[in-house]
Amino acid sequence: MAKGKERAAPLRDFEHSLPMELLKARESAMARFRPMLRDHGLTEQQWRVIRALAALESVDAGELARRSFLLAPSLTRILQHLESEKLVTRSADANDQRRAVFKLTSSGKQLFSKVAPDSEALYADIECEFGVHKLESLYALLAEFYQTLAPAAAAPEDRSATA
Amino acid sequence: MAKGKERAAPLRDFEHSLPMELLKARESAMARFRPMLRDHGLTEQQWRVIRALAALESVDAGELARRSFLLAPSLTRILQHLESEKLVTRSADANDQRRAVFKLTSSGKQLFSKVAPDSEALYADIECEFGVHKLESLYALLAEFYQTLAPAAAAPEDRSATA
DNA sequence: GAAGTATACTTAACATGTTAACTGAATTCA
DNA sequence: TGAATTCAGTTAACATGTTAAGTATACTTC
Repeated sequence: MAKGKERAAPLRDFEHSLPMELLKARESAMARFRPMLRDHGLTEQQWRVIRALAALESVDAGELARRSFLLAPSLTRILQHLESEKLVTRSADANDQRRAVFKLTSSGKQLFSKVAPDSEALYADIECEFGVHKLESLYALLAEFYQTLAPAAAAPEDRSATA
Repeated sequence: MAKGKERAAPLRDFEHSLPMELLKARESAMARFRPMLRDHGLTEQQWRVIRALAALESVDAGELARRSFLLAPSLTRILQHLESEKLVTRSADANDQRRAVFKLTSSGKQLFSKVAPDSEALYADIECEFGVHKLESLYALLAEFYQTLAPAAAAPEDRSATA
């Protein structure tokens, strides 16, 4: 709008890469969630873990990593932190001593139920400002995008139809 | 497609937040670029800086931060690293001693011209697999999204019409 | 049933993200 | 002009991202 003259199909003028556009979009959303989470003493990633735990009542680390989309080393550190805060408990899987099983403590559940409504409110704002319809289109395109790119170079997990 | 039964408008079942969907999309793309960049001895962020420098021939840190979408502390560290690798030179702005001005060295330019084609090739793959049309839709939606959300809680820079 | 392999994390090391405090140079204004 | 303020970058401290190596348990196979 400012410059008027945009090339017909720039798609990428070597400084607006797709990863960076995705990052900008993500950042514009996170700029709203971060202060709220910070008020609750949480980082974005810690909240992702708590949210996953709240939905499952007992999960091993691998499942947690998948659901919260965190790499194992990050998850290890985050769980250590959440344990030290008494928000999460760790126990060993009876059938497989390699697996660690995690649960939300009552403080953890309490924290979740305090943060969740704030999170919902911010989502509602976004839906309202951007429009539910466009938001759905965006969700759909994003899912299609990463499902398209996944087969060629995906995460080593969740590929079961490869053998 | 796999499960068949998807709710009509989930939009977010409390474990598929928009930031995470954006992250997944971004990650699916970066999973392709990262190995290539790694082969050239670069991280994604270092490449963003070099790309911005290659387009401008002489930039101060603030402009670099905006163009590469990096926070100042990250940029500081990255520039220190690139200087130590002799890929970038630093000099002081004559008119404003606060500003640092950066340029690509000849090695830096050389590296850029080696990486750029590899980057282009991967983009071409993505365009081909996902489809140019969908990719354009995605770009457009993303831009619309972050432009919509920006006014309410934007970066303190590049807002000039606020006064 | 012991060696070999795979699995589920954990550690380590380095790079970046995020926020806050800090330094020095320009600007404003009384 | 000199104190107060703003601005550009840097430093600091802690959390996470990324890759590689390590550890212990489970599984496989001969």
